[in-house]
Amino acid sequence: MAARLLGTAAELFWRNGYAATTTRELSEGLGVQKASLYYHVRKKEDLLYSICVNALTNILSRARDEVSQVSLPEERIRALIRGHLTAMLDDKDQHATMLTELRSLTPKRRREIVSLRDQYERFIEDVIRDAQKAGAIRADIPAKILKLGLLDLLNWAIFWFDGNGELTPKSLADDFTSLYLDGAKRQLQRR
Amino acid sequence: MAARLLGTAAELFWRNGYAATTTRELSEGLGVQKASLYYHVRKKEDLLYSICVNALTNILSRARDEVSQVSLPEERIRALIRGHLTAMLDDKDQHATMLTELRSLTPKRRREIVSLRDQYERFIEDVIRDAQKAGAIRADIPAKILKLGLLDLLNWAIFWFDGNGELTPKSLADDFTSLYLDGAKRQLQRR
DNA sequence: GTCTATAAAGAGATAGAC
DNA sequence: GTCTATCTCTTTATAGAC
Repeated sequence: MAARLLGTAAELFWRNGYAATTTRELSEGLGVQKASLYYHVRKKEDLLYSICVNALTNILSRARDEVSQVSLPEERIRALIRGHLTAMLDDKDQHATMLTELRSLTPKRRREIVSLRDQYERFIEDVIRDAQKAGAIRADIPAKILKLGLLDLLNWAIFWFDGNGELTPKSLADDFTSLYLDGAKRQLQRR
Repeated sequence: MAARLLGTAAELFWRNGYAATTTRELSEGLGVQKASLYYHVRKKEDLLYSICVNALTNILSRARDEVSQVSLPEERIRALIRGHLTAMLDDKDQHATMLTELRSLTPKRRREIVSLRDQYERFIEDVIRDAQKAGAIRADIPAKILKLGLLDLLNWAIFWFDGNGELTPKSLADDFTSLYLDGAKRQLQRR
């Protein structure tokens, strides 16, 4: 399916919501007639499904790739945050749509996407658990909560991050890495 | 407007999305006829608007209330996290709807709600900035980023927190407070 | 305050020509 | 691969009785 079609769909789905986006708006955005869409796609929902698959396979491979290049447990978490944030913010529309519109998929497809998402979350939790075992990450909070807290911190940024501002995905990754690992409290000697 | 009407609307809006929720489903959920809704409300969007006002005034007063009861800067941040999470998770449907469906409001009303939200965010940023000035919170990351990071951490929990699980809003608040203030890294001596 | 009935508009999707 | 034309269904909202 044409990348432009998915890109335009994601843009509209993210701006106006999947259900509120009409095939008319979509075709206008693409500069074609409504009916032409149905040569590429059988149903409007196919677009949402493809966007979700795209976003998740993309972020998973990007995170895996970054993490695999370093071996120290703490460095692997830094790489994970960098990979997640840059993948997500470089393609905001598709990731935001995936993150917020899952409920609009048919049950079968929703289960499929949730299972992809679970796979990604297991990967993150494993990286954190390994770091706990190595003594680099605190063990008094369960790995599951540490993973959820990390994803909370990173994912919600999609709601306010403005690609045109001064803040870049990389500088945000630096700040959030430091915040996540060291905390917000003032420390006498920062490691 | 009847609280039951808003509660049912929020439940459906959060489960299926505002645009995807029909007045038919809403009336079925309430056990009345579709037309009866329009005695209480002029447009479907009125429901969304009321839900957003409710949620924001509620969380702002709850957070203000908690924070005002303590004076140590660090304690005020702990109170803020507790107040935010308990207010949000005790009324998940309305808060989740407010957090995710702003774009479905008319421009005028959206601006109004965003301004309410800005008011709340300024309050949080002030609490953090005061703590920075008092030397309790690190100053090498701008208060604005510390605020955004905190809201990211707390708000996204609405997507996965399950009120029927073993985790309570209070225990989650404890874990997230510790994570936010002290960080995920293992520390030799925890303060 | 709720009902039955219906208006009026907009939605997703298809048929068939080019 | 895109077009014009159209079908069919669902949507929000209103009129007016009780």
